Amino acid sequence: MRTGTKAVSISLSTTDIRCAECPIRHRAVCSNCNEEELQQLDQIKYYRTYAPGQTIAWAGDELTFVGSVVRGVASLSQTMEDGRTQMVGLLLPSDFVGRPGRNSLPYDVTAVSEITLCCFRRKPFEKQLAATPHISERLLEMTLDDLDAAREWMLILGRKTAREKIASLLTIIARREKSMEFAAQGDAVIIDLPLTREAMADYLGLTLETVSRQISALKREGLIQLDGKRRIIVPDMPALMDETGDDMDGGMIT
Amino acid sequence: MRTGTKAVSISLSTTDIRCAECPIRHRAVCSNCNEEELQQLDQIKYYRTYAPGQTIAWAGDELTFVGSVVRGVASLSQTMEDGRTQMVGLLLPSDFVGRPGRNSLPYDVTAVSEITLCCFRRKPFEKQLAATPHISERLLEMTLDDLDAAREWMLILGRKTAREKIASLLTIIARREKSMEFAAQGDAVIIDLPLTREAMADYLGLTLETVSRQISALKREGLIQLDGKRRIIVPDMPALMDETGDDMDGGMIT
DNA sequence: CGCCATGTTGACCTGGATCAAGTAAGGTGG
DNA sequence: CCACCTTACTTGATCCAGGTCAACATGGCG
Repeated sequence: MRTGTKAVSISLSTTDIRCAECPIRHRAVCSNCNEEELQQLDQIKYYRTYAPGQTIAWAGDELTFVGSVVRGVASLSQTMEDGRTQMVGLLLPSDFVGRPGRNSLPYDVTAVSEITLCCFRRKPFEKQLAATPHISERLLEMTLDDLDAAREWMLILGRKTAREKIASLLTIIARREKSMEFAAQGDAVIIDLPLTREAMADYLGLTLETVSRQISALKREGLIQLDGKRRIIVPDMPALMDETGDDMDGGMIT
Repeated sequence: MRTGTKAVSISLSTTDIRCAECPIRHRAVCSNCNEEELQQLDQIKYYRTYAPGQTIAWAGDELTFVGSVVRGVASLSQTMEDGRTQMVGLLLPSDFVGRPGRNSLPYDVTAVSEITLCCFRRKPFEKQLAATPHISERLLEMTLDDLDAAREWMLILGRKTAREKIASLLTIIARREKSMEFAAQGDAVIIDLPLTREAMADYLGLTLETVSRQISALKREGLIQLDGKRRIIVPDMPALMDETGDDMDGGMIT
């Protein structure tokens, strides 16, 4: 299954960005850091950019850095010998990549779109982590959020129908892209899907044909409109959310 | 769906256990603590015991404590309005319950067997957490492990066949129960299943009938033997692991 | 003993997988 | 500017793993 990605291993060292001007400054693992702590991180950070489809790290291989997604989308996925693959994480800007304390990951990390990471060599980062509660507290919080997201995803994988899965995915992407601004009900929401049909299938535990058919069905019923292949317009977000199978009330996060 | 559990709300204050004699002392969230730190925890800890089937916390309801499983098994699960439920966590001794920084959980916590928790009221625990890197480091490590486990589980839910799911579950339980002592190949492994067929189905995203049929099939083929309903004997663990669909090589954790 | 919870097994059905043709939109080179 | 690929996507026909519905077995336990 390790095929297809013939892209040359680009890793452009992007023009350095000063932390203060960083677009993910307020959400990433460094978001609680003060000026002094940021300067320390600044000294060990560097940027890497990957082309779409390029592999950032193979499962089990050594990963010498950890870091944050600055721009673009990446996926974490697991593949069985016979090629069945399941996406287990979708990394959007500000998400953290890598595991302090381990020098490898048990899943493949792949660039979905062109992506830029703010990287730290693992050892120096671990040292900084141990010395800076602002970082470790934030990392714990982010990891707990990832765990909650993984568990919501488990319900989708284990118990939802194909249609509910698609509606759930669109809802999740919309929520993350728009940071939950669709409180303005009645307004159409535009989702720029960062995923191919195949990637959506790997996310949802479906085949790409089923994804395509369900999207067609939602379109036929007027719940969504397509603008090109990848842009989806949701005229009535609550109506789409009704199709996810979730109850809209319980589980208030306080 | 919130039916069935008519058990009276038992919460026996167990005879206090001194931390030094605690059976989960070396694996729980407190495992890195020194004597002094343990004494501080000792002052805010208390024990609670729940009967099998009893609900420890409902999704979305306030949960005033966090804690460790000392003895017994509990589950985390999510239920849809129409009753479909998916287990999203299985808590065995030493596992941590609850989420610092939030006063509710987005899933139900239910005692599977009789279970004893070592509880801390949330606020004092958070204070201790902030003051004690030994605790927060361990909690981060445990949360990262939970996240890896959740992601392995996602592959099971999304891509594995019913037979592979059952084999995976048995392998996971065996691994956790026996703490990986089955290196002694050729020896039979005895698994005392803490789960009913229905709970196994909720774990694996199957129906209980399918679970029952697959277990019968594995028995018929000699891969497992049953001793009563809940005790499973695996004469040849590697043979069972072959049925999980996992490759036995890659993903070495280093 | 009879009850109720748990588990097994059978017969049938169906949602989504599989297999197989298409279509549509870039991209490239002549 | 067009002919030709290639990659992404759509749609149809058929199949089958696992769900559903239903009957029955087993085994604690009052």
